[in-house]
Amino acid sequence: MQVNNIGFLLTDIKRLMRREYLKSKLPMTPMQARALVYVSRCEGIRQVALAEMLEIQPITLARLIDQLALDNLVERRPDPKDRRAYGLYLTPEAAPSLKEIDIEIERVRKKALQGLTEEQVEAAMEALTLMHTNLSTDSPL
Amino acid sequence: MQVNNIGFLLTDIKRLMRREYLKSKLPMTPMQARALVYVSRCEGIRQVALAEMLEIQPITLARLIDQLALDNLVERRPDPKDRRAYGLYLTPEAAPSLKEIDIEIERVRKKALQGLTEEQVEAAMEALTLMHTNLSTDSPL
DNA sequence: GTGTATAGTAAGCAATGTATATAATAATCA
DNA sequence: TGATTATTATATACATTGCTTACTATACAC
Repeated sequence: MQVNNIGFLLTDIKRLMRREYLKSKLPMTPMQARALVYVSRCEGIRQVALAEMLEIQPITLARLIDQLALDNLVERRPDPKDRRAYGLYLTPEAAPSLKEIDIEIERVRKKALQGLTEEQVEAAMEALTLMHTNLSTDSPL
Repeated sequence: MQVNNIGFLLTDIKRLMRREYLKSKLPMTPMQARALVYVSRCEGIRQVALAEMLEIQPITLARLIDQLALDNLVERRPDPKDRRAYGLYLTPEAAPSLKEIDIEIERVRKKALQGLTEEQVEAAMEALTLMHTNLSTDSPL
């Protein structure tokens, strides 16, 4: 029941990073920005696949894509081989937004990691990646 | 613009830990549980002070306390020296809940940290604590 | 062909957080 | 003292992220 709990710490950092991001006044929310980044890395991906990558429900992703489509940053193109499915593609307008997001992510990252050595960052990433894996698997415990 | 971003990773882990916690079917939400734990560690604390510890707005905390008070786990006692303020205290009924929360936190922690060495956990805690400090201070950058 | 699985969406809701405003009280200072 | 300012808690209204459940349309498998 210590207050210096790793879950509490993670929760706080996540909130603080979001707060920091919001100072940027970028028009897209953090998760929208993230979805946009992922689309740019996997153009043509289907919504189910992207939802799985982000580990959120398809409907949750659908809403993010709705917004990005409304803002004319992402386009749903019908899949020629499966009439149920869409491929997600960037619009030409997406490029500047992606650049701004990139800069903003880097700014927040720098602020968060100020004063940490490269080794410390590496160690943290390694530990966090393991935690992610542990929590993703549906083992008991 | 890498997808293996520390912010993304933190976001995911936090979501996965929440999901894991929710499997417990404990009647209080994660933040309610956390607030209860903090009250147990600082009985008599005022709401502003607790909100500051949790780094959330006073109104956000007020709602958490409302719920805990409704569930008869926390009591607002008028501060004898300041008629605007309340001290937060556990009710007698809180003890069993705290025990359950403790067990649940430990379960999630174990699942998340499975396979990590003590050194890895230490390193992660150290890095995360530094990040927390960096993000809490209102420096520019 | 019939039954089952999959892709996407709709509706409705919950948790967490915010900004802004207000009431009551306390503290400061002229 | 009395006026101004600050602090404590709360009300209202809202946004974001996430969920469950249910539905339509299409694909696949037997």
